[in-house]
Amino acid sequence: MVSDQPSRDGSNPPRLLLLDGHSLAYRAFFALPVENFSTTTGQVTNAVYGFTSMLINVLRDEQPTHLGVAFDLARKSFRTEQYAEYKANRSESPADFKGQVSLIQEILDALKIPYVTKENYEADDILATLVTQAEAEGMQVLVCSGDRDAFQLVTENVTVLYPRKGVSDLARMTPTAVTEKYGVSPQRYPDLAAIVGETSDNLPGVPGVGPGFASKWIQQYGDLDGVIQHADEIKGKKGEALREHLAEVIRNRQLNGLLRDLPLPLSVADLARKTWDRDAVHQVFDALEFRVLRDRLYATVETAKPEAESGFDLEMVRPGPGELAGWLQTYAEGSEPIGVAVGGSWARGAGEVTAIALSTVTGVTDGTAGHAAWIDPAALDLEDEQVLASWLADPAKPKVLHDAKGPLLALASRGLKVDGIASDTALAAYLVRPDQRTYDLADLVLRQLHRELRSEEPDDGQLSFDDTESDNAAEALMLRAAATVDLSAALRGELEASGGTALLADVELPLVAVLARMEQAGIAADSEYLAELQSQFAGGVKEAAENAYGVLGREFNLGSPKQLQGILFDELQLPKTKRIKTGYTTDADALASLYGQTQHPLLEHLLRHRDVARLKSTVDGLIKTVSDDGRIHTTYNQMIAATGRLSSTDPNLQNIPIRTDEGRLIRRAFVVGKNYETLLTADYSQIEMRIMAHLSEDEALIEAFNSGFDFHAATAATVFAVQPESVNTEQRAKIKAMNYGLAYGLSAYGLCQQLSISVEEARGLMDGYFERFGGVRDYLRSLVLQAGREGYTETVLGRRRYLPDLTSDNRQRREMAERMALNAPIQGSAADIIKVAMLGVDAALTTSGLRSRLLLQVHDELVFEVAPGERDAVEELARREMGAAYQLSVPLDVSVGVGCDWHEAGH
DNA sequence: TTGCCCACGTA
DNA sequence: CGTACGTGGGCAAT
Repeated sequence: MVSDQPSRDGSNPPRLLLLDGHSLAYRAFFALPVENFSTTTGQVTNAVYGFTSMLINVLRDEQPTHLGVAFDLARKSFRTEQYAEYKANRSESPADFKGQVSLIQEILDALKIPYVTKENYEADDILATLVTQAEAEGMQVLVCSGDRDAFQLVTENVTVLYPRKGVSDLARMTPTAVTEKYGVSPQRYPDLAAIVGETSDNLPGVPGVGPGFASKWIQQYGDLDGVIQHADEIKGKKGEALREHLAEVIRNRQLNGLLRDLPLPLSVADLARKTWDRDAVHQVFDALEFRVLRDRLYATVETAKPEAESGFDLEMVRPGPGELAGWLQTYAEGSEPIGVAVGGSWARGAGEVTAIALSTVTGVTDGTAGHAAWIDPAALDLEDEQVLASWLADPAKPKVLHDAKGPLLALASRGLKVDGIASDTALAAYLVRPDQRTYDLADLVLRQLHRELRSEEPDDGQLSFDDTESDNAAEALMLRAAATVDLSAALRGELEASGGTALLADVELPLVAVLARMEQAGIAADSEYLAELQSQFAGGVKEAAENAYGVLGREFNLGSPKQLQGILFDELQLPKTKRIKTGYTTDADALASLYGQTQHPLLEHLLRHRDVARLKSTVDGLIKTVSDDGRIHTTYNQMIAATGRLSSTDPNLQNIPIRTDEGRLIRRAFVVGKNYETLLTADYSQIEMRIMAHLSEDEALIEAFNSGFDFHAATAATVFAVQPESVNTEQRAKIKAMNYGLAYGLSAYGLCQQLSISVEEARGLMDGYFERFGGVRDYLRSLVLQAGREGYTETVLGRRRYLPDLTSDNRQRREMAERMALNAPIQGSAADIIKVAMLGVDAALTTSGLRSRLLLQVHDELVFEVAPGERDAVEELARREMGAAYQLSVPLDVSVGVGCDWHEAGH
């Protein structure tokens, strides 16, 4: 029973740690914001998180040999029977808190930590009983509780850990600490509490008497009995109050004394620490999505050796010269996919490879061992290199990689091409759960396979490398290969169940290679021009700053919203703007509105400074990312946006300014490269509204697209019941805002804000719109309803987004989820369509033997670099492939522009 | 050094 | 009190 407890000797007495589960969970619940702690299924976990975090910290710091948790069973106890008002002031615990206690108990079960409850008694009484037993047995005891009543348990051998604030700051209440803080010994603490009262327990004390006087009296007369006997001697108002409230004081003392002799179903010996159930720990931490916490748990309190079963059963080899072909023949010739892991680095469209590991599937199906090989591509002889290259490039040899784009770039640096990628486990995981933050392999393996991906010291000498370090690295890489192929098998079913199999095979997977080539290509930058822009904007920043300082009469940090708030709202007493967490907003809208109200000259300079500083920072960023080849190679992330869009980083080329003339100048820095003739941009016009027309089947909207008129004017004409030619600019602007807002779940309030009109007018506008486009209203309504029913939304290609918050009790969260449900199918379908178009365009460029290439994607726009003489062919091809990417009930209009830089090529 | 908040650019 | 992103500066905690 106690065999697992750490060894100890006489000088090191056993240490018992006891926790008050309810009080700690409750503290955590209020210390951690609910909105930051909930799972994708909508379960709130802040109290569970806080409790577990405290538990881990205490385990780490105190290394107890024995461990237990006590919980209250219900609100009623023998104390409520004695005094009905006891704790009666406590409001019903919040809905989000309920249920978290049982989750904590699940964690405790997994960790094999016993917990105790007892009908009619409080957790404190259980703790007091266990403390009494443990002390009698000569143990050192720690009690972690958020309830001050526990202080009465403190002795030389018993310390209370009391959370001061948050979940990481615990006060160590020793006899000295209690005496210092309250002026009485721990045994006398309940006497003091009885006089002072305890608001949280609804036990009023003597009015006007605080801990200071109470402790003075107790010191003077020894204890509470002494105080009561000498109550007559105490002078003044406070003495009078004491005499008047003696009955309450006596009652308080009866209630706050903890019981130390409850019969309990277990004894201290049963609290000896046990080895936890690793599988159960993984399961419960996975379900709660506690990734970091799990790492902390293992990092800080892992004592038992990892179990052999937790790893991978893998026979690992490093084929010598001439042996690679044989290994491949034996293990990698069939139709079973091989896991491929690549060691090396990659970024900005390039990379290098230091190692390649291949692995068969391990015992997922039949419990047999897997086989893995490790290859140093730089050390291969010519023949092995050939063997490897042709195996990698063979479309008939199925491979599985995890996040293949980087590895593809790395392998390309050695001239290695990869074909036959049957799956990418990161992409598969993304399609299954598109709103995860990361798709780390180790994390997915833990979640899906309940195995740990980490390299252990080789203990059986299967490998004989020169040094341990490279041994470990090689082994780790082979484990990754094995884990990848095992994981893909595990994800296959989930993907199929969520309808993503075709989306992966037909869209996301083939897109990886296209994106890799786009990153490789990059886009040429005019560095000299960028430098000119930089100094031009720098001058603008300086000027605006000096003007601002001139108005104010001193310098300050224009980039600090905090300082700006002080100046605008305190110093200059300008009208308050919209509230934000840290005070009042100073964003551009607010500054412009303030300027409209006050004409204060400082505001002009602030706005100008913001504008030009932003432009400068964009240019600064671009200059930093120009590669040696004079081109900017962005990185596309295929697994970030929950809607299915791509994102672009380092640098982000999807947010280069276009709205203002000055901003548009930056686009002139993106130029056609050497040996190419021109840039060509092709973009979908109003693709989201076309998708809306298609999905809603609203005839009026479909007609607006088929009318041949400008779309916004055509819809405005319908709403205002005029001829399209006679729609005025104001009408068009209003309907344009409406059209754009629709797919975002726009409210009347939002519309009025944007158009600077009254809420009533905005409401009227929306009503008028939906009257004419009833199909749109019905469609949007049905979207939310269906998403609520099914739990997810779906795009035209079946890409799902799960929205558990649609059923949240929290209005703000629920309404947010509703807007996401409106937007996800629209934005996501547009993403689907342009991805298909990219594949079509890429294939067409290849098959027609053109040298022109795809460089950039900006959500509804593609940027090409056109080789000499191919301009017309590329335009024709882009129009054709983009237009045919998906059959909507309205045409997919594509507009094309050509020019030597991105600005000119725009239209 | 890290992580959060604000502000702001795009579709 | 309109969706989806990425970046950079300030600032407080570390």
